[in-house]
Amino acid sequence: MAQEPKNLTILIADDEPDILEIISFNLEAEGYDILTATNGNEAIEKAKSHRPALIILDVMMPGKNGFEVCKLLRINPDFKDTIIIFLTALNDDSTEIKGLENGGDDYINKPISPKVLVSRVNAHFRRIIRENGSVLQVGDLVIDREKYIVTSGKEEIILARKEFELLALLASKPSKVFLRNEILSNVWGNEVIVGDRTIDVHIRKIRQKLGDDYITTVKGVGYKFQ
Amino acid sequence: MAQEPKNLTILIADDEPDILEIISFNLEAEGYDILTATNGNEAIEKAKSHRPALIILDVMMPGKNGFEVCKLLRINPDFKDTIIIFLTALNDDSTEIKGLENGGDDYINKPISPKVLVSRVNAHFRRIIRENGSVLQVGDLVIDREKYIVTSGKEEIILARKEFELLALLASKPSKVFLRNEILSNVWGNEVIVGDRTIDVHIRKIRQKLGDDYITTVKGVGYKFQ
DNA sequence: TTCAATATTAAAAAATTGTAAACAAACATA
DNA sequence: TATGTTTGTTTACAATTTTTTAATATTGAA
Repeated sequence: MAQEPKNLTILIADDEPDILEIISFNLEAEGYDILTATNGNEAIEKAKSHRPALIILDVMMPGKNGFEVCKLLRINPDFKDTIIIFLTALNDDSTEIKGLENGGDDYINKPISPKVLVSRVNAHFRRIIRENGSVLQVGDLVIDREKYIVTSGKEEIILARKEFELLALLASKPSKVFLRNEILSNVWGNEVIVGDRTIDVHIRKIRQKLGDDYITTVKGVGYKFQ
Repeated sequence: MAQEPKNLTILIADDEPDILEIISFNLEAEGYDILTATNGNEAIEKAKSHRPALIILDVMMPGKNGFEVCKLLRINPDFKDTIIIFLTALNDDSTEIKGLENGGDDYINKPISPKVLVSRVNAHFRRIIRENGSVLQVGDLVIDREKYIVTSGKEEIILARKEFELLALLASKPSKVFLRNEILSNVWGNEVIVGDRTIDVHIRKIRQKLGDDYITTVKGVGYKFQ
């Protein structure tokens, strides 16, 4: 059971300390980083400040209930990739349906087996890994994010770290236009401040190595791959 | 309950004809296209030939069981985005865990309320739409905000940023008349001050590229789409 | 018909990106 | 440690595209 750290954060919101503890314990043992909240407003706050990958929400909580928390978070596009699981003792179909219709990704009834909960959480993350596998293949380009290698046909192309990360970001969603802001926060991080032309220069270096056809400029907006 | 077609195909595999029928009926009423199979091998065949977006698998079936079907499909990267839901009367935790660990995205116990099943299926698709951003489709025009692409039929139309945003605004509520003020505050923002003719010029450029039929002038009021 | 509102056009202005070169920092090697 | 090499960033300017303005023509509702 002692697991390697996964570097994935889960926020658990429930007003019953016992539940909070048992779930925390089990998910921690699985290698997740855990945050907790005991009411709706605290959950929203911690969600915004820590950006967890998954949130487990009790439906009945003081202040804002789980459904309200979910709705408020879903309005913000920053949480569009966040998995939200409802957890509740309200064991009837119409509540479950309401939860799923309010933007929940899963709904689990109490009392719950910790093993099943862990298993469901794992399944959600497995899906994400499955969908964005570490090897990206677009046309004759193969981008291996684990090995940091890009090959075109049989030829291996050497990219420096920033070049690679920039390419990998753009290639992670082909055709999607990445705004300069998005590129900066993903490749450089939110604290780092770099000059205006830095992105352009890196784009140019990638184009020099791969050819001009892969990355398209959308003037005034950003760059896209393919 | 009578729904518009969603152009999403669901494959249902179960050896009990009654179950097959009740699930098919409910999902069809929701607007999904339904395929059925009564054993594991048939399920694999139909999955490969029709590429459904979601597969509901009974665990206990003649020939290959649901877990085996799932494992075989998951080997093939073509099915990495396919949602697989297990459905079974084997109502114990260890089977559920096994199902999720074998590549299932969800696990539902029989007997099941058709409404809950439909709701879970919808939730999976809603998540995909949420993550991939949705496209605006009006007549033969497709406006993809994320990709910054407008297509008319098969032809891609290149629009500059302001043109794109203006069109996207008008198309977001077809036949609503947008006042010049509304257009200014949405596309230009409230601080920016631009001359009176700026909007007209942009409208004209869009008309040049799309044709005169999409945007109508309502003299003295504003512009509307379609 | 009148006349303010809109269309159209061309040209100016502004914004954005491309590029080369210089520099600094990190890394590798002898 | 000294030296050379690679990587990352900045700067300055050119090239390009987008956006706005301004000037004139046309439209359509009162």
